[in-house]
Amino acid sequence: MIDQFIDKIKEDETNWVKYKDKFIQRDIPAKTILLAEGEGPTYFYFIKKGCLRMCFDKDGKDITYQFFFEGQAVASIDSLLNNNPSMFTIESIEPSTIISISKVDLYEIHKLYPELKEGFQNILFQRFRNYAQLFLSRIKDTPKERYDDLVVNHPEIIRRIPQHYIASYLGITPVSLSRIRSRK
Amino acid sequence: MIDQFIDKIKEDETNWVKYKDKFIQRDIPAKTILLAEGEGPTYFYFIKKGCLRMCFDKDGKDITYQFFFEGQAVASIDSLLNNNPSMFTIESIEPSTIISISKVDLYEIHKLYPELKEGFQNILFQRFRNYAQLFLSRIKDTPKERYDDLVVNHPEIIRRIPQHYIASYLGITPVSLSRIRSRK
DNA sequence: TTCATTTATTAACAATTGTTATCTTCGAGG
DNA sequence: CCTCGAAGATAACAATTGTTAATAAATGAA
Repeated sequence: MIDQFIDKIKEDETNWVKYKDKFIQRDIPAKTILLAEGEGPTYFYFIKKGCLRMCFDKDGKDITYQFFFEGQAVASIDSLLNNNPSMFTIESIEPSTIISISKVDLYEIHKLYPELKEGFQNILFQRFRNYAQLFLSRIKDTPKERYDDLVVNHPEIIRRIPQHYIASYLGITPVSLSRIRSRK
Repeated sequence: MIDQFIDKIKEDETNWVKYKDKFIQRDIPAKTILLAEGEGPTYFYFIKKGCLRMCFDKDGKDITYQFFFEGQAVASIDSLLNNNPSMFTIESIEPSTIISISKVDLYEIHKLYPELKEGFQNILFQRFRNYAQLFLSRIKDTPKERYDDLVVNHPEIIRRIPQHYIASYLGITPVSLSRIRSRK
């Protein structure tokens, strides 16, 4: 997605010269906080390599809301749309390569390329649809069923994400997840 | 929303003559199924009076996914967007007055009035945002907290909806909800 | 009104999860 | 290579929820 984005801009040499520096690529170690709860949001992130998680603090407990992997775009959507401080923290899990672009710059590019904006809104829409799916899963499935679903449909999460993050993502404690796994 | 819709069409006498019969208003008793799981979806529903619920069957158990009241538009969104059979049943809870319009007719009107289509897509977007909110609530709140939230922020649900529907909406059994209430 | 059905409460027991704590293992960094 | 901290497993007990069943209350229809 980000490549398609950049390719589009490269088509016009003038625009490319103007905007290429707006895309900041950097390598970060694991456990690096890109956006802290209560901040910004000022940036969009695209994951070149590695993975991130979105999380928040609930009564002193760290709760993971979502995972992101290579090729995905990450932003605190709700705060972005409403210009609120972010409800979430965005943090790296593995050492990762991240491309960031500021909200302002992204919007400028959207003005130049309305077709990119459309694709972008589509990402938002898909994201919300995904939330609806997850919501449904919370309603109809038990923690065990949700874990089994991850094993089948999202093995990369099982393989790459520390278990205590997965536990809070599933809505249970690490102890409970460990028990579910041993019960097989 | 539906009134605004109809008013718009009334502005043009020709269109009004053509489309007024497409809006079918009818009174239905409680527990009337408008759309059954696995069907359609062919229609959009607008609630003039009364309330509906969206539900589905999970291993023989009836689970309520969402409630709708006067003024709201109701449709099985996901099956609509993908032309799949509906995952949900739509059923009246109170005796209600419903205006329905077929998907085909609605899309025709959207072609005539793009501005109405935009408002319509906004409804979809808001709906998905609402799901994201509910998803978050499932992650961070206990059943008791979710119930207390309903009491404060959606008293109409507490007042008008039978308790066992609320229970499955909260993700618990009627017995458990009864206990939560008595624990106060 | 009366009767039948639905809805809500309560109880008893099983199953699951949360909480706290201990122990082991593994890996990163010195 | 070693040390220290993080991550996962396990245990013991408390709290919550699910399940089943019996009962009471409320609702609707004849």
